[in-house]
Amino acid sequence: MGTFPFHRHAAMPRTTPHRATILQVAREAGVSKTSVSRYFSDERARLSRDMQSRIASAARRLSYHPNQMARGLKGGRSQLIGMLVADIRNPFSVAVMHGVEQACRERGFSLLVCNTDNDPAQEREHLALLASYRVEGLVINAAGQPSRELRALAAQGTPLVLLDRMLSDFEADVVGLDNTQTIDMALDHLRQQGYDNVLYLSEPVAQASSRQARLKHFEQRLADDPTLRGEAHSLALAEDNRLQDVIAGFLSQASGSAPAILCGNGNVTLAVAHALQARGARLGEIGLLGIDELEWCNLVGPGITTLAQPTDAIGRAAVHNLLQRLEEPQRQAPPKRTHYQARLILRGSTCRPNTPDQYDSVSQERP
Amino acid sequence: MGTFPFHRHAAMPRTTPHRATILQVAREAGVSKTSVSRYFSDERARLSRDMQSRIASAARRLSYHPNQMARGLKGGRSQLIGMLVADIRNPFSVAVMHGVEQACRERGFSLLVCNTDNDPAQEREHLALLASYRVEGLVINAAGQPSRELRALAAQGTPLVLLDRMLSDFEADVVGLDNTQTIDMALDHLRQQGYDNVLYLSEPVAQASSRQARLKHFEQRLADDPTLRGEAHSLALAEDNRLQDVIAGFLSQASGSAPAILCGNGNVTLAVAHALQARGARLGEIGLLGIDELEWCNLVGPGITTLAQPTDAIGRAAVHNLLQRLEEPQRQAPPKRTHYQARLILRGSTCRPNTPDQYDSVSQERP
DNA sequence: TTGTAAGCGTTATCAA
DNA sequence: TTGATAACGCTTACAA
Repeated sequence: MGTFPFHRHAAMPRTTPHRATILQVAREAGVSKTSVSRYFSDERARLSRDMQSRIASAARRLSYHPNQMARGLKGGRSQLIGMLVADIRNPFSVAVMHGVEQACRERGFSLLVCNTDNDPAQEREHLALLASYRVEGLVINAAGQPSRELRALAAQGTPLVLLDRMLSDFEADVVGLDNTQTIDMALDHLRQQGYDNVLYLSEPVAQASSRQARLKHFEQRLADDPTLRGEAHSLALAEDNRLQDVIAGFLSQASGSAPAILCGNGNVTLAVAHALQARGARLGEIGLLGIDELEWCNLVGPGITTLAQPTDAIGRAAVHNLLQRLEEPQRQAPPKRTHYQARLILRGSTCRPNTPDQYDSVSQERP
Repeated sequence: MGTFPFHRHAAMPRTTPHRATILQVAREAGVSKTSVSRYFSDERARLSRDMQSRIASAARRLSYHPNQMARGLKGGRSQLIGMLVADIRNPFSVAVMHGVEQACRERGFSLLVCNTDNDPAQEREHLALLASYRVEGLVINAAGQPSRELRALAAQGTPLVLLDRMLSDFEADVVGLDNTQTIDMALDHLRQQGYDNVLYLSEPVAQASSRQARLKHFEQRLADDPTLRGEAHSLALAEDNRLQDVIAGFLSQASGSAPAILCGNGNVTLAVAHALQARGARLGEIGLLGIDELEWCNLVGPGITTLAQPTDAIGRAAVHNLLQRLEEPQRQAPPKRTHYQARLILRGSTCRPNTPDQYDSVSQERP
């Protein structure tokens, strides 16, 4: 695929589905195109009763739907928001997407979703595509460096909102978690539960600013607090053995302490849960706290304590910011950071066995 | 929202992002619109070397992207496939969607995804929307009766593929699981493991043909095989107590037998896992087998045995069927049923404790 | 209140 | 191998 991947697919001869046009409706109703157009716009009120009903029934008879392509072409408004998702099979991404979609619909926009599977090439391809559909704004949850395509879009004035991660050397609104505070909540909770030796595990930090922020603040806390032991690792989850090794290494040095593992996101939590199960470890004895809530967290052992992100709010905020920029005459407002608080969901994995059973895994949970 | 929900959103005065048009590129390159158009179509080869490079660099300088809206308007080809998803937070739906999206991209189409949250009103609204974008085909995984909108789309000749469920009184291609065979696999496996008393649990059967088919075949098997005890229930999972009651009722009558629960889909598996945990039941002692594989299935107790659907293949097949119809001159080919086999993933939840431990929960698993 | 006509960015049909 | 021009279905001045 070349730089401009815009070849159409090899021509397919085919009969186009027959769809009524505004002209046909106009004829059927015995009125002008303009009136029909008005009927389907926000000027409907300016039509006479009679006209309205004639158009309505004609349109219904022909099951007419205004062609958004033509509308978008004429008015420059596609009514489309694009969303780039790094991994559509990640429950967190889907949950945010749900919020994005709802907000879009409420505001009269539709959502064009593209999944990049964390592949920069796909990301570029999709961005070109979204540009070609003239999306009016873009919600981006993507991997890697900002591509040429993304910069071009931004330069053209397409409003952009980044989810969860900033991009280096790239100005745009960002919506996500308050990473510093989240790490604080996590460590405060673990301390309070009696854990004094914490392993922080993250997916590769690379270009993902939120992962960087979490990792950095974790290390900061470690440095600031002499009574807290711990270490941090960032690793690719695909290398299964690596994770086992890291955990084994951590635990082997943990004698005499109360060890806990803090997972940087839902993927890590899943992988760590597998790893701990493979070791036959008992949750609680080894503390486990995951960032991101997952539907199965209270099914595993005594339940896994999590810090839930307000995914719906994040998605909605992204759209909100987008539309705000869209409405602004001057687009030059400085990039806006919207940060949300995580919510602690207490379960058994952060209850030390010898501690009085302060947190019952079921009753304390507020879903 | 009226019958024709096509009002545009209240006008927002705004500066449109500046995007280059074909005319600007033509001028910049000192050639005609037509040549530029050809460059970006499959006629590129017919342009001279010189012309090609001039257009390429002009386009790059202006970061030009052909306007799909205009293309779609002119040629009637939107290059868009629509997908209606009943519940986007359902991992099964997302997995299928992933396959759909990949197949679309490979064939040069983009995917417009609409989530209905199982709401018929939203379904109708989204269908109208998809129609207005002139999607060339529709992949539908939706609840309820075929709506007027859906019938209209079908009548206009838009190719449709139904996922997982047929719609009563509505002809269309269907892609999904071989429900009969899946139930057979499930029961054969449970029998073989020594379970002789099976509770089948399904979400409400209502309009979902696949749920009906599974339930019906389960009852058939029960009727055919006098050595097999069991019962079937279809219930809404939201009513949490109902599920507990059904399970309690089943187990209270199960003394002297080896009871197992068969879950009709992933949602049911999740709910049942919760319910069994709340009862303090031990998996395996009570057998548990779920249709649909979920990422957390081997984390719960001894692991939950599942029958995995080939989600990717299902998604791809849906697109394949769609495009096939699109290419056919005569669209009247009879509806096509594409059925896939489930794959059994053995884990501890279908290992009876007193049985020799034939299936080790980890090593038998092929992910 | 209604209608006429121009034009949005592209491709298709011709002609050169 | 190239280019001029007429659509595509719609909205939007501007007229009536």
